[in-house]
Amino acid sequence: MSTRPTDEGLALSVEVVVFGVDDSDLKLLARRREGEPFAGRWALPGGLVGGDEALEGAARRVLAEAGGVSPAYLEQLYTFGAIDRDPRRRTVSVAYYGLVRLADPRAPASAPEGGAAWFVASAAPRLALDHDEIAATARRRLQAKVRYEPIGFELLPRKFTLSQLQALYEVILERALDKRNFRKKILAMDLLADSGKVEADVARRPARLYRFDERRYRRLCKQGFNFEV
Amino acid sequence: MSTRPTDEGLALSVEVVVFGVDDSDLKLLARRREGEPFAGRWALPGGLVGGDEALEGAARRVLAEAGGVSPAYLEQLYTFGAIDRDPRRRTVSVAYYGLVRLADPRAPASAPEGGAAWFVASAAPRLALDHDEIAATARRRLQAKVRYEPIGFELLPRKFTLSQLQALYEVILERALDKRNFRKKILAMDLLADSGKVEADVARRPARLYRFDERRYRRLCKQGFNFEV
DNA sequence: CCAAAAGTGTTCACGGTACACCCATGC
DNA sequence: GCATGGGTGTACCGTGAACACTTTTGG
Repeated sequence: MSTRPTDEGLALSVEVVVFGVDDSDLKLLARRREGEPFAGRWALPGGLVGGDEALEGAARRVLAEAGGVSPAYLEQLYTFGAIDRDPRRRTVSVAYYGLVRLADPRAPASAPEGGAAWFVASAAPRLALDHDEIAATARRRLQAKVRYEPIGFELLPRKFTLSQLQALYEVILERALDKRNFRKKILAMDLLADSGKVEADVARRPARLYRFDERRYRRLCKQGFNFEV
Repeated sequence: MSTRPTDEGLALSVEVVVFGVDDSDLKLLARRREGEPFAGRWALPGGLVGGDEALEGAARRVLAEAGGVSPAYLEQLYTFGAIDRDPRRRTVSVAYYGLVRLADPRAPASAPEGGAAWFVASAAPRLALDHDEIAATARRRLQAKVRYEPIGFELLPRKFTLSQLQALYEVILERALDKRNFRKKILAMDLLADSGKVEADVARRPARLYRFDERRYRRLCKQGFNFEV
């Protein structure tokens, strides 16, 4: 059936789509390619998988190399294996997507090193190879998953306001949400713990800061609770 | 970072979980392993990916080899790459899952050739390597996906009764559904075309036979319709 | 006429949605 | 005192869930 066996010239790599939210924009991380083909073009962080390296480990490694990024959430996305997706050599790529907190205590990683940069997701440059397709797949997945798993919190600071949370969902889902209904729904889930604190340094009434209570979430899940926004 | 490069000893394979529904049971296809390790043990159909072979193509090929199965639906599931999942050699497996129509015109493929056999999913033998984990992942995916995509129809004959459809969902979702509510909901979606025919050779009132109208489904999708059961 | 499954409506509870104003704060 | 977003409640509607009997057919 197959003429070439697996090993002859087949390479296995990982590519990672990292998202961050910058209060009003969904951003993604890209870096300039060093090697051929397409050296100098923007592409997703990625690289070959070591023979004794776990897949997710490889994903974390390439992120550490690309801008010192350490995602709060990381999940396997899809495996891209079209025969001619890399012109040089048959390459199968296991893609991951990850979420990072961009806005934490006034942005330490907002200027990543190593030739990497954040782009507004809807205005990013064209990426090399099939990386635009990978990024689009990741975006669809994020959009779907954020609605039924509480992963959105991984994009916010540990303490956040309900308005930040709403803005996050609006950015990801690409539609406006009703403020009262949103707050009612989120608070009714009983997943947020009031931190007792409020925003500082704002020229208006400061908002309450909440934390996502993961223990409570897990407990509710065991009782059949389903997150949904 | 990684010590061994990709090629040294890293193998890429596909494994396929094939489901069928036999009126009252969810079944899955397994075959006896020929090669070491675990020769003779039950395992999922699978095999190495050829250097010039598409991933999905490889999945279809191994199914053709394992019992001449040709799935009506086939989708990539997940990529399993734990370092020691195969004791002989580092192997990364791209898993697919597929759906076949078992009950078509009195079962042509119900006795698959090539050392393969159908097992009731909940009573299957232990599978070699991490194939039980792969099968469980596929089952969860099927259970989730069948609720928001009309893929269940790929498990039924082209023409089917509403009772067959309901039994299908009951088997996959592992819970009973209310007959009137089920029929109301399905028919309200306006996705089924009445074939004008009825069951034959049944010792009771024969039921209407419906077809899934895929054209109509696609049209509705463009208008924002979301399938859901 | 009996067995077996097909087919059919109504009621109720709940959750989603639409919608507008006062409040607290910093400047 | 003004600008800015924070914070709050109610009414309506549509969908999901519960629930039982008559009809049609073959044997």
